[in-house]
Parts: sequence; C-alpha cells; structure tokens
Amino acid sequence: MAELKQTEIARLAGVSQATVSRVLNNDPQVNEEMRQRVLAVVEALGYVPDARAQSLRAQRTRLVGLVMHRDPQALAYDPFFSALVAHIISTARQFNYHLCVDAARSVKGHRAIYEELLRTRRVDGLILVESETNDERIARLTEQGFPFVLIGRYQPEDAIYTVDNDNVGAAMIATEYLIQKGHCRIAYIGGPAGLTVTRDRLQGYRQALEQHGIAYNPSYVVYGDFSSRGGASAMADLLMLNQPPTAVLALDDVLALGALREAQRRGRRVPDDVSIVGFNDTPLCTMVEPNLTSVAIDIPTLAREATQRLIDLIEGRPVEPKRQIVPAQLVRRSSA
Amino acid sequence: MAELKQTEIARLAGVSQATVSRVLNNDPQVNEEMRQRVLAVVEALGYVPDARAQSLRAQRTRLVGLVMHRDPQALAYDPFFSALVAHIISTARQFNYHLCVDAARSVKGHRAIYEELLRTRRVDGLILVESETNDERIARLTEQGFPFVLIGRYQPEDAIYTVDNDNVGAAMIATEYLIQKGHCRIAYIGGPAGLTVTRDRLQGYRQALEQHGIAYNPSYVVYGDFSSRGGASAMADLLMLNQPPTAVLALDDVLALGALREAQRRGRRVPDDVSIVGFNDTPLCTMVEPNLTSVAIDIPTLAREATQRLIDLIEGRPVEPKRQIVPAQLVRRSSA
DNA sequence: TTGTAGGCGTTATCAG
DNA sequence: CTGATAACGCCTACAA
Repeated sequence: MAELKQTEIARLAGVSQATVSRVLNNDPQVNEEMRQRVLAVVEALGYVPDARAQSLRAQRTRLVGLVMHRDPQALAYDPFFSALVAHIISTARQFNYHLCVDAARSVKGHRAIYEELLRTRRVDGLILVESETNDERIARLTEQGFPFVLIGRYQPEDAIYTVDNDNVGAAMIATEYLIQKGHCRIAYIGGPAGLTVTRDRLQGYRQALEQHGIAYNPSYVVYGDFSSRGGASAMADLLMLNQPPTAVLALDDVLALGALREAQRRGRRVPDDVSIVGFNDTPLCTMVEPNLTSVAIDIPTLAREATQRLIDLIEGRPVEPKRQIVPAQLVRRSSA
Repeated sequence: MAELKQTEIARLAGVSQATVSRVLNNDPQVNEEMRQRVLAVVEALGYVPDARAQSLRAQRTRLVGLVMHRDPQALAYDPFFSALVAHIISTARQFNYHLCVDAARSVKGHRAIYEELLRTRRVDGLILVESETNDERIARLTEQGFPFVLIGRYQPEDAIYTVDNDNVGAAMIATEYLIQKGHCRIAYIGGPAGLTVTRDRLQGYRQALEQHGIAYNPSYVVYGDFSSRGGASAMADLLMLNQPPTAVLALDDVLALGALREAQRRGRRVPDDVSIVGFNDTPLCTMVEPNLTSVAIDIPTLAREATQRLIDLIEGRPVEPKRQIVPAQLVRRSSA
C-alpha cells in the first residue's frame, strides 16, 4: 500500500507513467483501450494521486485559510465562528477545496500564523474576518498580490475584495426601530474598540440618532470582549448611570444575552424596563426568555460568497464588483 | 518575490543551495561565518521555505484533519464543534501543525472526504468524533495503518487510540443525581440513535436505573437530531405520555435547552414540574432561566489530549496507554 | 566544512 | 497517440 504511485500503476498496466497521468487527468487524446486498461488497475488498487506532489507541481494546495483574529479560547463557544466555518467548508468542497483554520489573538501569534500559512504557500488564499482599521495584514497581502477576501468593510472601498454585511446600514435599521418604539435613551454595547465591525455599527447607531434629532451621549457607549460576561458587565455599567438607557443595541447575540441576563438579575424587566437588540440572529435568540430581537446578517451567504470569490481569485477568474453587500434584516422577537 | 527559493538565496549569499538548506535546518556543522551570511540574505528578503515542497520531500504535510460526521448545516451553531476546533487549533500550533476541517453527513460525502483527505495524504493524521458502532472508517484506517485518534469509545478497547470522556459513567452520575433528588420517572433524550455517544449515555442511564431498582421504560427514551428543535419535539412527545417524566436527561445542552423551552411553553415549571440535565456545560447553561444543570465533559482536555496523541503517533513516538479517559463532572445549577 | 546530485510523485513539453 | 524527460522546491546521502 505504501508504494502506490503512478509508476506502479503504469508497471501493472503495461504502459508508461505519463500515460497514467494523462488518463487520470482526462486527457482526451488517450486511446480508449489504454484508458480502460489503466482505469482497471487504478480501480483495483484504489489508487488516488498524492496531494503533496500535486501541490508542488501545480503550485497550488487547494487549501483556503481562515484566520480568526481572536484568542482560540474565545472562539470556543462563538456561534459566529462555527457558522462561518461550517459554511465555508461546504462551499469550498463544491470546488474541491479544503479549509485550514487558525486563530491567534496576539499580534505576534498572528504574524506567525500569517507567515506560516501564507508565505510558506501552505494555503492558496485567505479569508479574513474581524479586521481592524489600518490592518497591517491587509497592506501586506495586497502588496504581495496574495488572493484574499475580507468579510467586512474596508476603505477605500474597491481597494480590495470584500463581502460586507453593511454594518452601518444594519445598525441604523436596528436603532431606528428602537427610536420608533419611542426610545430616546439608547445605548450601544460594542466589541473590542479597534474592530471595524464595532466602529461601523457605532456609526450606523450614531447616524440614526442624528437623523432623529437625538443627541449622542458617549456614556451610552460601552465596549466589551466577545463574551456573555462582557455583555453583562457592560450592562451593569449602563444600569449604574443616573439616567440608564431604556434600550440597548448589542454588537452580537452573545453580548446581548449577557446584557439581558444582567438586566434581569438586577430586577429589570425586558423589554418593559429595558429593550435589547442583538446581532447575528443565532439560535441563542430563541433559547432565552424573552426571545431576542436580533439583526440577521446572513452568515451563510456571507461565507458562501466569500469562499466562492476567493476561489475565483485563486483560479484567476475575474471577480466583479470588488465589493459585495449582503443585506441584513431585523428579526423582531420579544426583547424589543 | 515570486522567485524566492533556496537557489536564489544561495546565489545572493554566494554559497550552494544545500548550504542554505542546512542553515535553515540548523545543521550544527555549518561554519558560523557562512551561517551568518546566509541568514543575512534570508532575513533581508524575508525568505520562508515552501511548505508544499517540504511536504513532498518529507512525506508529511504537518496538517491534521478533523472530520465531523454531520451535515455542515447542523454544525453551524454547535458549541461542541466550535470548542473542539478552537482547542485543537491551539494545541496543534504548539507543535507546528495546522488543522484541516471537513464535514459531511451522507455516507457518500463522507467517503469522499475520507478519500480526499487521507488517501491523497493531504493530512498526516485524523481526529475522529461521533463514531458509529461498527464505524467503517475505523476499520479502514486501522487496516491502512493511518494515524488517527478517536474521541469517544470503541470496542474492543485498546484496539485503537481513543480519548474518551467516559460517557457511561457520566450518564450514570447524572441519572443517580436525579434519582437521589427523588425522581423515578426519568426520561432520556438522545441524539441520532446510531452514534456511540448516544448509546453509551443510554447505557449509563439504564445502569443507574437498574442499580436503584427502577424499571426501564422504553417510552421514556426518545431520539432527536442535534438541534434545539430536536430537543423540543422530543420533550413534546414525552409530555404527551400518560405518565410524563418528572426529569429528563438530554444528550447535550442544545437538546436540553430545546426541551426546557418546550416544557415552559407547555406551562411546565422547571425544575418543579420537570427537572432537566444537559451535557457539555456550554455557556448556554448560564444563558437561560433557570440555569441549566449539565455534565461538564471537559472539551478542552479532550481536544488537547487527542491532538497531542495524534501528533505523537504521526511522529512515531510511543503512546501509552491506548485508551485515555477524561473524567466528567456534574455541574449543579437550577434546572435540576 | 561545503558542494554535487538524486529523488519525493506529479504534470507538461517534446519527440517519435 | 504514447513514451521519455524535465521541472516544481526541498532535504540528505555521498563525494570532495
């Protein structure tokens, strides 16, 4: 079994190794009889070409990389992450690609991964998420002409290939919904401050306030890490204010749930005392009481589009336009 | 930048390509001066060896595979999956390995992945989860002498390398806990019936009943897929019985939550009317009201041990004993 | 101590 | 239409 290569097949079929290769690559020029003879042996022995050799020869691994800018620990229970991975996997597979996942929070660790995955040409392309403003990675990737797609926004638009869920617009919709419900003391719980997604949604939130003539109050903006605890402590801070908010927009469902639970723990009724809106529309939303109103950002489409575009880039097909927007949609439930 | 290989470095440093290779592999025999000269050029150009070439040459990709026997769709929001991936990633990285993830539910799809990952030698070893009894994959892997570690149980024990969280024991502990609380009508909500984990926990459940002289009632055993909805419909079935159970042991937290919500929807109070215990101790447990009592199966350790053992196997280090058990532990909260 | 050369398993280019 | 032959980039005997 260890010696199963094309030369071995060739020997048994009584042809040259080159012919075996041709048969396997469906070269139309090969004689039908030879093809059958070769295929018979291939079938009999269950021969499959060695991906390592193919990778070297073709200068292509058929592997796409996904690097999360996050501590692996923090990823462990993140539904956004698992949804992303799941959908990238299934899309990639349709094109005969596989997924290589990595993660690191530290800049050093991140650079190491970057080196290890990209410079070594271990993967053919990269899907980036959670970019920070002025993300150093993006500059380097662009400079090197390495295929990559960013899930998120980037400026200047059209500088790189992106699939964006229009966070600014989505946050606006959610905020306007709260305003229409009569709220004017609306808070925003973001993720880590440097992330583009945090800033974009903040921007949408502010724009909505502005359009409705509501003054922006900086003490209503709190940042947390992506965890239930982060949401809880943010909510705790908000409730200690002299004029606590009557509604909260949280950057994702996990944060929103933490906030919700904290509010309840402190005796607030949701949505009567405080309304809460999350992001991502994960199954968590229907798992808590009251069910969480959330902005669905359509992770499947995001992942599918990003993957497909990345593969197009890798294989040299034209990709237009550079920026694609996947619409988001507010899913109304009981929490707001 | 495209032409960055050892011959190029060698040319610029005025040495042979072999010397460059030796320097990069820390061969102690190279002259210090040469080493410096080579390293200078390497640094200056930012050269990193090509993983594809190394893979072919070394017959090793430094990639470990994780294949979930599940529809990618179903994986999307599964906390067990994301926790597993996250911890495998960080362990693998310590040993300079990367993770390639795949998933498929259908047998055909699964076999395709198996071929594609293993036979092509795209990965050096495999971590398996969710094995079924008489899992065909395991026989083939064993037969081929391919390095793999199973997370779960397998019989005969010691036939293959496994890391097991002692599901039988864990289910026993949980069931006994319920019995001690005075319950005797205890139901079990499993996952897909074929999975080893479903059967093992059922076995533990039955053993506990037996030891306490409680008759086993088949109508108290229901199977669902791994989803909140699965748990809900299982609970619905249970509550329609003439003598509905007063306690439920669910195969994982997601199922347990679905069950919990369904019970509440039907006006049952938890834990007063019906107690519920889940598995995995995911963050979900503290996100719902009442907080979910759950059996913590220590996914980080499971993942870490499996990864480490797999890498030991790949690199030819002895691994003993073949079967390792990671203890589980009941985390008591309010739902039971 | 360093250089030369062979080969890892493929694919692709040339002759024949 | 098929068979030698040359890369792909790297590591490692073996030779100098």
